[in-house]
Amino acid sequence: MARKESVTMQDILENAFAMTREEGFANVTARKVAARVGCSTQPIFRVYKNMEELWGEVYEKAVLFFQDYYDLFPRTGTVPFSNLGMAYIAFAREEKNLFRLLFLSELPEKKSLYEILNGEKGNVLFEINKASAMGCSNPQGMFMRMWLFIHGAACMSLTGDYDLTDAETKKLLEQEYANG
Amino acid sequence: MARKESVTMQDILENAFAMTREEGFANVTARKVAARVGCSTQPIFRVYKNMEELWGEVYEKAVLFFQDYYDLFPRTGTVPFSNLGMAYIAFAREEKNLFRLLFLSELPEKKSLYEILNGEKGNVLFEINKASAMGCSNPQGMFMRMWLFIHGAACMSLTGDYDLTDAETKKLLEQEYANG
DNA sequence: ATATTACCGTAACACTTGTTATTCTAATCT
DNA sequence: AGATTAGAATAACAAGTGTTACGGTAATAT
Repeated sequence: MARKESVTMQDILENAFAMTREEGFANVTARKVAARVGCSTQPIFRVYKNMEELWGEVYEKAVLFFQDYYDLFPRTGTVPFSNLGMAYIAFAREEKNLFRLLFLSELPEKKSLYEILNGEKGNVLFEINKASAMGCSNPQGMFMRMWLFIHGAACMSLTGDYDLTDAETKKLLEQEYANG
Repeated sequence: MARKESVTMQDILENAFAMTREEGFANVTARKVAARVGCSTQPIFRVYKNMEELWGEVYEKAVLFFQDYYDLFPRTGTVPFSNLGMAYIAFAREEKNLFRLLFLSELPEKKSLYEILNGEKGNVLFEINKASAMGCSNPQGMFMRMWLFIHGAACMSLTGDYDLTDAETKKLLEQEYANG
């Protein structure tokens, strides 16, 4: 009765996401995605109402990607917020295009930094509780202070103005926590 | 013998720069600049070889603008790096588009953060010397630590994730310096 | 086997970009 | 006043964008 689809939603979304990682969000155009998938632009508009819808999905996928990245990141930090910070800074270094999209873009659908960081699992709250349990008197304030520091290091690595290795990051964050 | 020019280089550059401030660097296109100046695109290409050349001039003007901004910023800070930091964070808050262009873009002609900050007058070195004179044992390390913090606050205000007033900034920077 | 019909490629539309060729305009020298 | 000529406006080209109309293709129900 009908023809079978040869280009799936997965094909499109995965390629669009890979292009975002490799070439940046701005390069995710209908024709470029189609070329990478190996089809015309038509299947894109069968699956998605328009490009904005696809872009939205790419953004959502990037959020999940970051959260998975954090889940899988080795937990070598010894002080509260250092695991979160090391992962975040490494993510900025290794996934510059995704970092820009998630944490520096101006999309209307953009989630807040806290929303992404804390996620489903309450990663931030977990660290705040840890700080509290370790005797930190103002864990929220500590998070804020640490996070300015962490975000600064991450954004600095984007432009190549300051690139930290994981080991340097670790040391710096532990010092910073101790100073608080 | 010849006709007098009615559209000057100044007209073009000033409008292109104002557009960068108000609407962002990406909106500086030949037609949009022309529309704002009130002429056709022709005079632009008489004055500038191509748009890249104009963009380069806009960038240079932005560098000078930031340095003037810092020169004129009230010096209310009490610890080394706090005047620089307060100005930088205020600049990010007040001039988001220029901040993005100067400190987060990926232009080939982009100057390093240090190059812009230190400038002709050696602003960074001046602060480092001040720290040294005030008994700081590792002023370079202190600068680096303070700057991660400052850059973090600035970049955070861009996305609206964390907006500091000048007074809050001042307090935070003084605490941060004391902690070092 | 054939009719049906969702899927996909081709091609086009309307718009934006940088850039350039052409034509008109106006200021100055004679 | 009229010729000269640089400046500017108009219009176009080529390339890129999102999106859509159309027509062929292929998989399935009959």
